Order: sequence, then structure tokens, then C-alpha cells
Amino acid sequence: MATGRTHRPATRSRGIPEATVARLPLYLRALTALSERSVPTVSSEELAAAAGVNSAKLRKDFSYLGSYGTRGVGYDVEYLVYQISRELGLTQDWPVVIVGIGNLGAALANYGGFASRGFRVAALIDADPAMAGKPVAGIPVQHTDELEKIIEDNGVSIGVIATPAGAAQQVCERLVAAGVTSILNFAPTVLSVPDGVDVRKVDLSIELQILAFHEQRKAGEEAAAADGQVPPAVARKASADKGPDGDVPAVMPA
Amino acid sequence: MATGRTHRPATRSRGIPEATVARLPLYLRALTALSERSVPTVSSEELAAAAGVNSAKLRKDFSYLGSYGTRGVGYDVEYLVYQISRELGLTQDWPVVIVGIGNLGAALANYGGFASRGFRVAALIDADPAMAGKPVAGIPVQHTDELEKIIEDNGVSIGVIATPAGAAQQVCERLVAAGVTSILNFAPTVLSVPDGVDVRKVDLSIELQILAFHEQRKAGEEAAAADGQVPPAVARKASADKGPDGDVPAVMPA
DNA sequence: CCTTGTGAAATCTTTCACAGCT
DNA sequence: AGCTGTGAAAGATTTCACAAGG
Repeated sequence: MATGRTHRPATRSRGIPEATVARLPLYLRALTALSERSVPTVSSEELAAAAGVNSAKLRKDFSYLGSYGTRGVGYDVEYLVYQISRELGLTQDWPVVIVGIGNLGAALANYGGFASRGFRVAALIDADPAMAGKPVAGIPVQHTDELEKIIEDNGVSIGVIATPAGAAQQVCERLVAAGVTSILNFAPTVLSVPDGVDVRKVDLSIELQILAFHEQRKAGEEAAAADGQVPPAVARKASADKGPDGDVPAVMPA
Repeated sequence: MATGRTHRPATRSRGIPEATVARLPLYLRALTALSERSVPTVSSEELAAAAGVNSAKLRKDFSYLGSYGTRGVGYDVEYLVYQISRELGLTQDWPVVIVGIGNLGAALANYGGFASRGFRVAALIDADPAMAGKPVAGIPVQHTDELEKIIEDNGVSIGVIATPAGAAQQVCERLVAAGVTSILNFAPTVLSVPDGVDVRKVDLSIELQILAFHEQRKAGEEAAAADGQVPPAVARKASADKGPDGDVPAVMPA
């Protein structure tokens, strides 16, 4: 196995922080909306509000891409759309396969935003022979047997796994063996992949549990507030970020 | 009323870092699997591997919950399951409503992992009158007109938005006005919410764009590697770490 | 005036490495 | 001997605040 014990040599050439990368799509979406309304320029303050972040963060983020703004004026919308698209690699076509065409897989196949920006559903794959040939979202489902051939023929490097948890690791391994190097995993399981393969996961159950944690915390604070004289709900603020406070009274609800 | 009354006393008693909270569900899932196999205890090393994190991080995470392990032995699986469940607020019942019963909403309603752990789909809501009364996943869809009543009657504090982007903000406002304080948003839009309301978002398009960024970067490095003398099999290097919401399942070679 | 771009400070997160307990 | 729990170091991210430039 790989002996690359050396912690990442850190190719710092194009080092855009991961946190920044994760926000670029957000900015891009906001900018696209502005572009559709033919807004020519936008300030960091305005754009940040539209994207649900604060303006200092946005400016810092953009500073990693280069100096694309004009002091005293703001950013040229069209130009920024182009620069961010290029940075994200959206100026090229990304064929994607979806494996597992159950409820969720079908929903993903039907999701419009998929095709919108550089991504193209190259194939739908399912293990159920009864599904084979059936069109979903206008694309005929193919059997898992064809997986390797489909990946190769279409030059697919991004795979979406929407299978049951039990099948996910095996599907993952076949995708990777066939040449896929980026995986979006909707199955509620941890995937093991070789070095060099990126995995991102989307997990409903985890998100709900995180919300439950904060919900519980709020309930506890409320109870504590009833005791003291903490002012009731305050200012209305637009915020896309998660709860700021991390402070829970040691009150145990038995 | 005092204006400067500090919202948070300097007491750091129970402040679990957000990054830790986001990993607790992962640990819980791994522990549940161990529990089902009747494994009595587990070491931080084993559990970390199962959860796809490193053991130092796991031990640090657990240290915020308390000292639940035994030196020289490891952690008692059942006990940890209980402690983490309690910490996450999963020992209580969380009624949830799903708004927007299209492809995605239906997929979510059918998702088993939903009901499994403390969450219960209290109602499905859709704006289409034609949907009303139709059962999805065994639950009859109700019309949006009923939204406020449903929230109130069921004491719902967590809402899932699976509507088209255009409807999401309005639905969000109605949910919040009716008493919902945690929202899981699947619509590709930034939600504005009052202070004290938590929003988490799940966005296919954003995840794909982040993958595309790394995919593009890999392609660039490959080209650069071809210039040098890195053997093809090992030429790929990982960015390894993910952003705020993501983790990379690490592969632990023997 | 205006708003960007950015060093520096503050804060949060991960990792290291080992003392301390079983 | 083995493994946890944790200070302290290292690293990443956010925020501040202001100089620089339109």
C-alpha cells in the first residue's frame, strides 16, 4: 500500500482555503441571480447579504482568487461570474452517473439544478434488473453490470451514490476502480476510498441530529431564562450560518 | 432593562464545539452498529476508524462530553450510545414536518433513517390541492393552508423544506411564525430567519461544484506530475480535508 | 466621499505527545 | 502493558480595522 507517510507536501501554489471553496458556489448563485436581473455591479456588502455571509469574509474569500473588484465601486457581476465559474471548473462539462435509482436517485435525476451548471447526467444505474430500460427523468436506467463500461465510455469522473447503505461501499469501489475520483455519497455510511479520491456526503439523519442538539439547547436556555431576567427574542437578522452560541447550562432533563 | 447585560456568562461549562457536535451523529451511528453486533467495548482507535476520523480527534471530542471511557480498556458501547443520544437530544421525540412533496419530499418521507432515531414525520405538506389526501409513505399529504394548525397541534419545532427555491423563503417564514425554530433546507436558496432559528442546508448543486473544483485541481496536478517523474499510480494526491460540514473517511492501511 | 484588499488579531479546530489511570 | 484524557502546539478560519485607490 501507499507509504506516503509524509503529511501532505502541501502544494501551495493555488492554495484556496477549503472553507472559501465551499462558499464559492454560494457566491456564484447570488451573482447569477444578479446577472439575470442585469445588475452590472455589486458591492461586497450587497453580495454578502445575498449569499448569507458577512462582507469581510466575502472580501477575504475573493482576495484568494485575485483582485477582481474596483475600490469605491464594487465587483463587476459578469466578470465575477466568469472568474468563479472558471475557478470552480464549471466552464467544462462534467458527466455524472447516479447509482441507485430508488426514490432518492430518481429525485436527484429529476433535479433541474443538476444540468444547469456544467453537470450532465450521463447515466442512471441500478442493480434491479426490472428497472433496466425504464426511463427516469428521460434517461433509461442501465443495469449495474454496465457500470464499468459506462464510466469508461463517458469519461465519468464524478459519481453519485444513492443506494441503500449496505451497497454503498461496494458500488464505491467499483466506481473508483473504473476511474471515478470524486464521489457524492447519499448513503448513510462512511466510505473508504484510496488516497486521491474525494468524497463528500449528504446525510439527512446527521443534519437532523445536529438540529436536535441545538433545539434541545434552546429549550434548556429558555428554562434558564425563565429563572433570570434575560430579555426575550431580539433583533431580526438574516443569517445563513449555524447557531453561534455554544453554551449549555448543566441542566439535565432527567 | 439593562442594555449591556452580557448574553453569555464567561462560564464555559458545557460548551461543546460545533465541529464536535457535527461528528457526534457519526460516532453514534458507528456505535449503534457495534451495539447491534453485541460488541461490549471499543477503543478510540477502532471507533475512530469506523467513523472515519482519527483517534485523537475522537478522544478530544468525547472529552467535551465527560470522561466516559476506561483507561487501558476503551469505551463501553451501550453507555456511550446512551450518553451521545442524550447529548444530541435523541432521547426525546422530535415531530418533523416536510413541506413540498415533490420527488425529493417524497424520497425524504420514504427515507427510513428518518423515523429510526427520535424523529417522527408528523405531517407532509404541499401547496398543490391535487396532492391533498394522497398518501405518501403511508402519510396523507395535507394542504399548505393547514400548515400553522399542523405545527401547533403537533408541537413541531423542526421543519424540512423541500419546495422549489421560489417558495422556500415564504414557507420558511410561515414555519417560523408558527413556532418552528430549526429548519433543514433542501431548496437551493439562502433563507433569512430571525435570531434564534437554526438553519442547515443540503444542496446537491453546491456539493457537486466543490467536487468539480477538486477534480479540476487533480487534473492540473496530473499534468504537472507528467512533467516530473512521479509514478502514475501514486501521482494523485488528496486534499484530504473537507470543509465545515464534510469529513473525509480516512483509509487506514494496515 | 466611496469600497476594496489585506495585514494582524482573535477565535476555532486539529494534532501531538505524554501523564495518569486501569 | 494498554488506552484514555488533556495541556500545549500547530494550523485553519474568521473578524477587525484601516491603508490604498477609485
